[in-house]
Amino acid sequence: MARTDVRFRRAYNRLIELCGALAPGGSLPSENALAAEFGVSRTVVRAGLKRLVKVGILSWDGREKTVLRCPEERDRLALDGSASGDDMEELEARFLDWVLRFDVPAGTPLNVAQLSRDFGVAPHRLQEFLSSFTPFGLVERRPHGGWTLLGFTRDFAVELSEFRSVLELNAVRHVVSAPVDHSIWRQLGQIRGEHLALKEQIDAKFHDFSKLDERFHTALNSVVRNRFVAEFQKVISLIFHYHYMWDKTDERRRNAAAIEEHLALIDALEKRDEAAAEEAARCHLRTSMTTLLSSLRDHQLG
Amino acid sequence: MARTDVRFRRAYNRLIELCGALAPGGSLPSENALAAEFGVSRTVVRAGLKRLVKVGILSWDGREKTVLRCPEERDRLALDGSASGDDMEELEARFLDWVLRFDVPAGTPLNVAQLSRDFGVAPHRLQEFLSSFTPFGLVERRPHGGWTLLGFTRDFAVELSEFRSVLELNAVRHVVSAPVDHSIWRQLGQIRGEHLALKEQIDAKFHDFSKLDERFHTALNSVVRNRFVAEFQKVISLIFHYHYMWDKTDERRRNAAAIEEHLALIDALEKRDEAAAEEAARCHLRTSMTTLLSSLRDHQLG
DNA sequence: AAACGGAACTTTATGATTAAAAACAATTTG
DNA sequence: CAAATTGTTTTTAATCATAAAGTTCCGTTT
Repeated sequence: MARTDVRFRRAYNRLIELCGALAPGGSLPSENALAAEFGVSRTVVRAGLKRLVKVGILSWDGREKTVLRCPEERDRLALDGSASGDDMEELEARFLDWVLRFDVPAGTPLNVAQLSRDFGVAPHRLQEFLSSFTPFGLVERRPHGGWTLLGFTRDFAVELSEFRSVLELNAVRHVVSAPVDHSIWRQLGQIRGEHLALKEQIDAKFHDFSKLDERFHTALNSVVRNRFVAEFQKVISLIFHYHYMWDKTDERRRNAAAIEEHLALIDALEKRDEAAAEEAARCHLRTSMTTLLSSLRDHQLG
Repeated sequence: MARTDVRFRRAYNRLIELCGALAPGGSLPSENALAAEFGVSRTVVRAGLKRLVKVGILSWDGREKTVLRCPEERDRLALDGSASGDDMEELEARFLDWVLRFDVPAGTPLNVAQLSRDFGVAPHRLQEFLSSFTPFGLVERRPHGGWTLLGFTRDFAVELSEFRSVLELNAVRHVVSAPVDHSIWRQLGQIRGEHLALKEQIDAKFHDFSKLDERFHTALNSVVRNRFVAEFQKVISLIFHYHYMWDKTDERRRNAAAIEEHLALIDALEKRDEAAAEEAARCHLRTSMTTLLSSLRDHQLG
């Protein structure tokens, strides 16, 4: 019925901390200073101070703000766990989890009211969230209201992989022609080292590959300084990341193979051999797509 | 305080028309048939029928729907002219117009309430609209609510052009290896003809080039069947299209040059000469970017 | 089997409500 | 007395509730 007071609560808790840091008898800085430090308006700060007075932590008269006692843990205001973080990200994670696991078949009509109940989010929040996904083709607005989940279909996976290939091959070409003092070379050196280390202990640590993979591809793409590339890179790594998390079949072998492919690509890049690098990249991307597709098939059959 | 009844009004007016077309005594088709024809749900049809009965145009009992009298013009319901079309597209156009003309400097904080007043749209609609633009990097959500217009800066133009090049060169490679019976070859033949025709009358009709240009690039990109490519293609052509509309400096010469570049590219494609096609495409894309940048500079200076 | 009647549920635009920001005025302090 | 700080009022905007419009589903009728 009105906006939430999380800002107030956060600010108040920071005030509590500040009072705790000061010995009783200490003085708080000016309202303006506090407001600036917390990144809120003076109104919020004043509301917080008022409350501190009310619970007897502070004596406040004009610009005299004296700490009376040390605040205790129970003086803090609870930020209800649900609204704790910026819950948009958590929502995104849960939604993707729901969609990408294929628990929902493609073409399912989504109903905002239902979902908003399931996810515990206000309907309009979900609406906005869905429309932010529209450009990636995961959902679609229906002519007469409502949404359809287009879903993570085979076609989607293929097209995503193809698009990824286009971007990544472009990145590879950029890397090959990067100057010797570009930071990418240092990064690649380090990443190569980590690949070799992981390869040594592949049986024990093959789970660590997913993160390394993401770092490797992010590094490559970072050479192409382009906001559109970066934007898509985010989506792509999100989706591939999710699949790595579930598809455990044959994981050790797959990761071992991918390490070799990465190393081959790094070698070719460091030799500035464009043809070889492109070939290595193509090879790796092909493998990646195959893996993605097979995990998709397994999941759909299961 | 509820959704508007424009749907009902439209449907009702169509019912009126239908009654007018029938002589008094005639019968209307079934509710389902009407609903299907109007593209609305049966509920709306029934509400409309109910009203027809109320004003004495129709007698309605079960499936007997008999026209009693000819409806007159004043029986029609008025649709406020403003909400006539699906205004989402118009909103998009107006927003882009506002942004791309640089009437607003980059980094301007956008406030939804203000904009929704300016554009005459409900706030939540605008919110949704803005979030649909987020992936294209024109606007950005600020951490504590609100939006920032990142704006159509020089960097944006450069990165957009680069991204366009990546996609378009990829498309060119696809076209070169398209089978002879692919529809692209017929399209290219036709487009070549139109280029030649336009070239003949360049002095009189150089304005027509913009549309032809868009068709040409759309045709090329359509060979790459990929939803992500298609999505970006839409944005790209939107933005380039807008700039074509304003930047009238030297338009005739620019368009004449672009026609030559297009023809060169088409020739190379039809010869299946990948190297030549790529070179021609690169050349054209370079020109395109230069044009975009110079129009941007002119605009910012002026 | 096709069409109707009605109820249950969704979507969606607006309003109410309140948090937060901003603007303004008064006061203190160095 | 100028700058900074505080006190007060006004404005803005985020959120939920609400109510109307519209859709869908299911049983009934023809």
